[in-house]
Amino acid sequence: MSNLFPEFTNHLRRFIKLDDDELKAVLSFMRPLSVKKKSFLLNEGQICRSNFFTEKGCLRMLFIDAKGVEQTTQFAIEHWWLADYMSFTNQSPAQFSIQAVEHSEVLALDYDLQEKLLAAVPQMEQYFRIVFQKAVAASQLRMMYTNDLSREDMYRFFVRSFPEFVQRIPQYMLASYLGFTPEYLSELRRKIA
Amino acid sequence: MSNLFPEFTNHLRRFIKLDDDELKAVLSFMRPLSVKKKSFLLNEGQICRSNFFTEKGCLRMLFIDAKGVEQTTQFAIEHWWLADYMSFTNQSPAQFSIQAVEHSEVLALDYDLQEKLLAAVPQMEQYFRIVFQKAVAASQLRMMYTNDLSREDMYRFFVRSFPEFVQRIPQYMLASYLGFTPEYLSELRRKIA
DNA sequence: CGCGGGTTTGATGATGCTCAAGCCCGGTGG
DNA sequence: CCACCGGGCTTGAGCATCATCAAACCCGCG
Repeated sequence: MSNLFPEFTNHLRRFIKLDDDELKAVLSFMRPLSVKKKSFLLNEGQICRSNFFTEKGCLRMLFIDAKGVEQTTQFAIEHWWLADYMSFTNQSPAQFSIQAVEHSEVLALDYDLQEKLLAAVPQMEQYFRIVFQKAVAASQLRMMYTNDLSREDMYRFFVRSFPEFVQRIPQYMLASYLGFTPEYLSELRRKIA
Repeated sequence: MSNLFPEFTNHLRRFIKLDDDELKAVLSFMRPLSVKKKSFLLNEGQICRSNFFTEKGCLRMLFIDAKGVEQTTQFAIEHWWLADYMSFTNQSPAQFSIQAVEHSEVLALDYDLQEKLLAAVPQMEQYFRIVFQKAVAASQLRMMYTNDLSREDMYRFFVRSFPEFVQRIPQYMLASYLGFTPEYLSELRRKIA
């Protein structure tokens, strides 16, 4: 059981206590997906029907800005959850798309199964409370960094914080995540090297 | 009971079912505070010991940037929760301060009481899960707006979205919340009027 | 009445964007 | 196996946006 989806199982057990039956029950609600590089799990305009857990690989959330340019707002690597939570919560059309950055193994928790899961295994209410609380904490910090640091310092900071991850993604995704153009990122790289 | 803290009571009942005894139990964990304009509920460097619910008035979260300038990252008006969630979750020193923008009535839920509350009234686990899920949804949207809109459009958008709220706060707070200088905000106002 | 925090004004200049062109490299089809 | 194609990265010139700094002003509060 525990080696079926090791990242997810570990993540669960990091935050809540579950016996083997409960774990088995939880996993029975999760829908495993193999998604290949560049394929989409959600398209803008659709309803976000699932909350996605990245077991392996990397997802990103993006939208098309007023000028028609892709803007990446989040990445989800191993053991992160990702969804357009406005769309997911209200089952309304999504403003974002979700795409696999690389080949990924994902666990999808569908909206209409979530309430059954929460009823079947009440600890999951606590699990998600903790997951979301941490997500809010992270977004508060991110907000601080984006206000405090210049574009150049943002880049330096990101590279120092996630040196291995920078290798995994194309520059244009990182540029839009950090809030600037690929041209400017290219200029920064030259300047720094 | 229900008219003691009407905003909080309504908010609870909007998301979970509680009978009168449970409501009473919940309220017994909340510490009411009357805070006057400009006083601080949390100072950078301290540990954030409480999660704050705004019953009446307005709080803001802020930090001092590298140049020594105050930057506002969030407001919490009636029926919003606010805390430095990194500090609160880990009981580690806060990066942010929290200040009353105007005279406010606040309910504080202390860190060490929260677990007792969650044990006493398990529905509260669900309540906070929903509250945090909505907070994540809001921050995803905010991220989209800040990437998509120019500073000028940000300002227009904010004023159109919260016309009454703009009246309640000084310009310099709004400027830093929107990510620009008071001087530039002043210029924008003149230009638009 | 005077003080001081907050807002306005304007000049100057840096940061980072736009646009256009060229280049590099990996994948695909002939 | 090679040639080509195209996506992504680089380069550079010109420019817009918005910050900085300094000064004056306004007005609410003590």
